[in-house]
Amino acid sequence: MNYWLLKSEPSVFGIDELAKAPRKTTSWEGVRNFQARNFMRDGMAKGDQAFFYHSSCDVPGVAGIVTIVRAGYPDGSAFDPDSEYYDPKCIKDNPTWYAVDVRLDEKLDPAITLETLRMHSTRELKDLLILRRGNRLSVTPVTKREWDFILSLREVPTRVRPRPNSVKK
DNA sequence: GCCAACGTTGGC
DNA sequence: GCCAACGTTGGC
Repeated sequence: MNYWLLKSEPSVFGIDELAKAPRKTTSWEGVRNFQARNFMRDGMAKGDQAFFYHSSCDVPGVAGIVTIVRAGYPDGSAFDPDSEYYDPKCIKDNPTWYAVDVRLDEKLDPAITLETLRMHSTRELKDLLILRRGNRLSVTPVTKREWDFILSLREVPTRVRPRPNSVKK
């Protein structure tokens, strides 16, 4: 069982769209970077879990948790001339690009923000790839240690406490 | 194989 | 909108 982080721009596809998708499942397609492709094709297995990360938005951060429900398979959008992800160089019997299917397990509300992650960038999360300067990879591995630590940063819903001056005499 | 030019990403 | 960082492309 491995852990990953998947980046998406919410203006293109965000956590709320995944939540509304049939069976809360979508095809994670359109990845056009070889290193990311290799992770999807060779690294991801059914049952792996991933953080759904929102990038290029008001509050970048981990917005949810997903499970890989289908391991890497050829990305059909690469062969579709009508798709914005169409890659004319792609040859059908030797696919260049791969997709996986992901299912939403849980939306994190509030999200674990990039700002929060950065607070730990010199210690627990010093090797987290997303925090590395200039990192643009949209699919990155996360260690179990990092995974567990990031989940521990979740905000516990705050209870409404009775204020002292509202205590009955 | 080198590397300059170019396009894209993503935080700010 | 800016800009640093990076990947890709193509000429040589």
